[in-house]
Amino acid sequence: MTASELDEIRAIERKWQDRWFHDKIFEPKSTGSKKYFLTTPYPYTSGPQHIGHTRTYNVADIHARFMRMNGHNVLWPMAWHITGTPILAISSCIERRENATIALYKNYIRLYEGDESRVEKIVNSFVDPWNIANYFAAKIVPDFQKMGFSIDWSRQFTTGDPIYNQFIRWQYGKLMELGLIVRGQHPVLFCTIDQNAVGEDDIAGGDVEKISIDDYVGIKFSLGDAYIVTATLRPETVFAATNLWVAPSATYVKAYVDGETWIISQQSASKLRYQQREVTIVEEFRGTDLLGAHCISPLGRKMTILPASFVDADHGTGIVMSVPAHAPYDWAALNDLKQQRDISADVDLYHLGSEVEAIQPISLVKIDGYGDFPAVELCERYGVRSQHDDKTLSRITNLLYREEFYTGVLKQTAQQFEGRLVRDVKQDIVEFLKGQNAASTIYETSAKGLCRCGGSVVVAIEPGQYFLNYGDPQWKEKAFELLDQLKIVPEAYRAQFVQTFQWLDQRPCVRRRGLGTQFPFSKEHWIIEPLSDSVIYMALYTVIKHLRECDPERLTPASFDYIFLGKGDPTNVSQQTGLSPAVLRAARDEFTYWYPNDHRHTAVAHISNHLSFFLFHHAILFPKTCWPRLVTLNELLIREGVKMSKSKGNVIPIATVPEVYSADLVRLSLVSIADLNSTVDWMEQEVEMVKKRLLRFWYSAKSDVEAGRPEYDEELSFASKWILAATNAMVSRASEAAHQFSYRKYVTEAFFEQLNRVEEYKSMILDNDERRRVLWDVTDVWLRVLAPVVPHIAEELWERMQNVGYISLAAFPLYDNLHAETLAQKRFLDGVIGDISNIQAAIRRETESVFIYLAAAWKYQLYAVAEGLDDLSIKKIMARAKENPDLRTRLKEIAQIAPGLAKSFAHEPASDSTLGFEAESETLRAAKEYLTRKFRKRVYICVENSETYDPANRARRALPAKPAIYVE
RNA sequence: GCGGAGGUAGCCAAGUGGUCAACGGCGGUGGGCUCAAGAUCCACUCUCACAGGAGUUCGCGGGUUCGAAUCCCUCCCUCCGCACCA
Repeated sequence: MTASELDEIRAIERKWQDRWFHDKIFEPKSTGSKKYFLTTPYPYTSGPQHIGHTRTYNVADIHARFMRMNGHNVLWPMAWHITGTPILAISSCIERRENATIALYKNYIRLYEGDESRVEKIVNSFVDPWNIANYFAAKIVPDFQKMGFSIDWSRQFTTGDPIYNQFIRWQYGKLMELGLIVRGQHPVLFCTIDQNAVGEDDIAGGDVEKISIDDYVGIKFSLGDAYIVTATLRPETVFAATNLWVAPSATYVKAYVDGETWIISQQSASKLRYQQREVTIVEEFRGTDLLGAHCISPLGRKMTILPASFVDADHGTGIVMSVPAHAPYDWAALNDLKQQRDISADVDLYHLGSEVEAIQPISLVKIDGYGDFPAVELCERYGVRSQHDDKTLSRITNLLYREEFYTGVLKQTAQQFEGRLVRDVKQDIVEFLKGQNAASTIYETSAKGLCRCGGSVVVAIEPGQYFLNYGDPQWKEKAFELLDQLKIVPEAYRAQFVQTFQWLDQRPCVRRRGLGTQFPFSKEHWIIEPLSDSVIYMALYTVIKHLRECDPERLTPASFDYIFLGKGDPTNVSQQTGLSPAVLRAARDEFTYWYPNDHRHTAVAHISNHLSFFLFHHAILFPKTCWPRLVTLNELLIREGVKMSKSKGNVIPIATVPEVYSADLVRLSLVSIADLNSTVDWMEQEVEMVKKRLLRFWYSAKSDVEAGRPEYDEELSFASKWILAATNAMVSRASEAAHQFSYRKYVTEAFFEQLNRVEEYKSMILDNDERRRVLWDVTDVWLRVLAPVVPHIAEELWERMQNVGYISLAAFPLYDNLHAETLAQKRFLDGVIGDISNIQAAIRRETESVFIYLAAAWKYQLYAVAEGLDDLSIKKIMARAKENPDLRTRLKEIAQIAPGLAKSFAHEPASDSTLGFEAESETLRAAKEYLTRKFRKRVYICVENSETYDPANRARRALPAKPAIYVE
């Protein structure tokens, strides 16, 4: 956008941002009756904020400003989230001099620093993760200021501050007392080099392809004195297994695993060590050495071990149970073998030929639309040629697995499990096999991954993991109670909360690594993880100013018990903690003033985690009076149809907004493009359109303001009465929209449509003094409605109108409902104008006069009569007409009008559609001059009667609210 | 599969029982302005009429109703969430 035309607006934005900041106008005092405590997520400080994040804050800011102008004492504070591993991961990438990361971060830093040597210096300082956290926390402040956000900056903290650590320890102490923290085993992703748990950010490409943990079932087949162990996600298929597959060229081992002898791949043996298993390798051999051996399945069936090249020794146990009827890979491999395909030179199969020939698929699962052997059908349908058709095979494997899991029913082959749904019976079969010591849980990653340090990512069992027990019935009950009284906008998202609340169960709450708060009940290194330390911090905002005066060491649980829960009294607590009673009392007072959190606004993506935890923790830790009142949500933002992401390089950092767009332009665009419950697609073309409108508004309003405010005492013309009435109605509709968080509607009403209306008014009005005076009054109201959305432009014009004080702090305009008649007159006039235009367009020839015929008096009488009827049948109308002396004589004409009348009154109440003869006549007379100018024709206003000039016999078409028209 | 959201003219998108042939925008066509382009303004943009009219439309198919884009049912399709990731 080459937008030098925006330069003036940009300068205005800087001016007002500086003034707001300098005068600290968004730092409320804790006094006054109508407090409004609004919170939004604290940003994670691993990089600059972009326009996607901004959507959420933008909605919050507009609402904060709206509430402020409506007399609320609004507090909207901000802090910084630094907990967790991402910042740590970036830091170690920079320490390792990884070029991609260094380049990315240099670009981030260049958003704020002009001097290349400084950029270099700063990026080098990032080897210390704290420098990353602090640098970006410091830069997001000016970023948000560049958007004009009305944030109270006096309450900042980070989640790594000693005060915060003490606060979180208090929280976890409470949870521990309540018995909501439990300990147990837990599988985690783990790096073999770092010897540590890894998160998404530690895995190379982890943000693109997510790696998860799968629970495989190891099924033991007897082979002499040992078990040959296959790993599968589908244990039920053991009933249809026909043989086993191994990778001939891979290395396998015989090993003692927890006291048993297992045959598994070498890689599997080393991975099992991470899963709390005792593994001692006895001997190593190649896959070929296993070929042709016969083992016994847990069901007592004898099976041959055969070669298959699709088998990956580094996945599961490196041994696969073959189920050709239901697993496409197995069928393809079996086929290859039968056709003597894909057999490497060192595999000698000639003596197995007859055994291979004899293997036939065994049917186990019945699904609709398939015969006995779905895998065979799918391989044929998709033209699978061999087990090397990896793409097709993995696709149809997924397809079939899903289908069989959710809808499949077991056949007789499954013996005692016959007739049951696969998804229901799966666990029972695992238990059944475990009962015979024929199965064992083995964890595996869903995909191969490398840690950024180069180590491979495996699954490890963490034996002493702490969990928050969201499954606790009492906790859940409380949480549901809170949810029941919580207001949610858009309300449609409530179901997702209910769903999340239902399935929330035990959740790990600490991790081995990361920045944050040390878990207080363990001497081991456990850090409370980011989603667990960010659920009640809203409370901290209210008291942070007082706590800063304290020695963090003294902020013991007893002090927080008093401040947040009112336990004890200041004197006592002061003696216990060494904090001054005055500070304690002040903190307690401020907390009770601001809490509860009246309104939390965030993105929909947070429902299933952060928001639910936020509600759970408030429900159990705080009394009902401190429970959150309202949660509002918005969907995400994409750009030109695609998701914004670092890797795609299509993010728009806020820092570039003042050069590329302008704050008010971005603010207006973000809300005008989509409602809260739909995705914003940031399209340059759309923004360009908004920009044009914004500039049109700016130039027009600026000149209206410059024109000044003349005294004007004359009777106002119809046009003026209308624009004042319409502006009043606009305020009412905008206000209603804001209360429903329909800010798209708000800007449609208050910006786009009002702009058109004002322009229309300018074309209607002639008298210069009247016009200037009315526009001045309209602008005064209009600016105050626009101020929440485009505050900078509004402030500037407000100042130019000689107002004292900030428009940001001015009162939202009042409105009334007294102008229905004027608005109805305008609708009537628009109808007439529409009709004239239609006719003129239809006849396509030059004309110089337009005749407008108001309906004859008796027609208005007829409408008045009809208005009184409940049942608008033609018959009824005719009957009434007969009773009326004035109408009785015109029954023939009435019979022609009646059907249309009945129809039109069925659409809307009669009183809305008819002004009456006097008002219509007055409206047309008042607008005559305007019509003349608009159509560049002579305009004659006539009444339907025998004397009037009516060469085309049009006048008889006239009806109330719809005059007849003739042009010539 | 479960839970949620949704399918509206060439595209994006508003509308959730009657003022709906359906707001708005983009794109397109014609015109004004201009030496010209850009910007801007006006008109048109489902089909047929060409004196304000008629017909057929809102994923498919049924139903309720005087009346359905809007309510109910069957089906088809798309997107989001389903956990330890902020």
